[in-house]
Amino acid sequence: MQKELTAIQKSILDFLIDQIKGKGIPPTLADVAKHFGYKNRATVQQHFKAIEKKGYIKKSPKLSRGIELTFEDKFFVSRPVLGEVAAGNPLTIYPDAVDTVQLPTIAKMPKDSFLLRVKGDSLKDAYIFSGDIVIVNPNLDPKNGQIVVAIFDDAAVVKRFYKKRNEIELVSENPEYKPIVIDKKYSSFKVVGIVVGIYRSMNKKAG
Amino acid sequence: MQKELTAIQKSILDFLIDQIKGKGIPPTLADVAKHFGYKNRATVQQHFKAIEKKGYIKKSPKLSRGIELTFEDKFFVSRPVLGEVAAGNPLTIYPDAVDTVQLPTIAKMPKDSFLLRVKGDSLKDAYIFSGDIVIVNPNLDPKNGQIVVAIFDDAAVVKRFYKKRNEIELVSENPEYKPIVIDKKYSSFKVVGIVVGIYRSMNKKAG
DNA sequence: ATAAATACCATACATTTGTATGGTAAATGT
DNA sequence: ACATTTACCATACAAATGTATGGTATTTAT
Repeated sequence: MQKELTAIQKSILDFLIDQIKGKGIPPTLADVAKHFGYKNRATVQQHFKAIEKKGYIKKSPKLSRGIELTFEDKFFVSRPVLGEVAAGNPLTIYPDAVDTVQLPTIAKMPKDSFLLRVKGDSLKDAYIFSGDIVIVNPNLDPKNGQIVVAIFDDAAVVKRFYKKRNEIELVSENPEYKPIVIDKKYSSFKVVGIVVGIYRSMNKKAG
Repeated sequence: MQKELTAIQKSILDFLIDQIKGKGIPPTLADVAKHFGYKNRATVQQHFKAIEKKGYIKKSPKLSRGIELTFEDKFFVSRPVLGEVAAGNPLTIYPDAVDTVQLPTIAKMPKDSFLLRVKGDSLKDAYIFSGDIVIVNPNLDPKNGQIVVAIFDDAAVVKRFYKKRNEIELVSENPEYKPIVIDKKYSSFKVVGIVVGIYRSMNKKAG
């Protein structure tokens, strides 16, 4: 369907994505020209035309910054989903798997919150299912019973958090999965954040 | 910290949020003026100045559409919940907004959609539970198997929709509730909209 | 009672912005 | 080999845009 972009067109599209996702507003022709060192807006103008022709963006004529990403709608829109996280067995977070958009690692993200897509069904009884998007706030201290995202050994899980004397227990609601017990001294373990909400799109399942 | 906005300033800020979150790009002065019926961009200009002074937005001088929201984490938008709707037995929709929720912006609520809070557990098997917020789009035609909000006799339900010869069947996933069968000629029945997504806050339950 | 803030209007102006047109050179396709 | 696409340049222009300034009337503080 969609033709391949040339390397330069790709880099311009990447810049567009970066600006729209990161800065919040699309750049002007002049912005792009400046960024790539073009002495002329017309150059950018023609690149836009080419990229639009290949179906990657949509321009609103005469409208300043009137650039929309067309492929974006297939995914979850305004914010990038950082990766997938297991509710059952641990699963590696792979940043680029979920969204075509850049690769923000957790470290790079804004302090506020980020999104992860849940895989696995160990939280079935907490009403969180595979495919759901969980909204994670990394700036809250976990309390017993809360659902948290935790990383250990470069894998991530979503489970209920219980702090005990010398250890931390991560419990699934699903009895098929046994609790994970972590000694407090175990250094490669870290609570990434607390799940503050979930979102589920109904688009795909219906039918 | 932040001074109170006047009613008009608030409505302008709401419009800004709506545009930025919904359309993706901030409006121009002219856009705002047009929307509010102002004959002049300068009016908007002064409102922006006032809103910025109170700390709710940040403007980039000389930059078209150079408006940033300074307050919230960008993941949530405040949206009114129009009422409660039964997933089990019918329940009245309240005319006024009963509540507001912080909706995650990934939900990308179309302008024409609205929110309802679900009561009852007849959709348990569709993973929709009492207390969940459903996002309803009234401008889509229901297809068989989709979850819809329907009104009949001034009450509303959330159920799966099946169209048959001369009747429409509204089915719960929960076998405790029997399907509702409506004759097509029955006039006081209407499909309000299609459930396009659900959102659930985890704040209350955790502890 | 007086000052300040609010909520509009109008006009004017320099920039910014998108667009159109024409040109050159290299790479690519057929 | 010839046409097309790609990748830049330059100039020109109308419309969009942000900003500045000045004015009027109402509401809200002090």
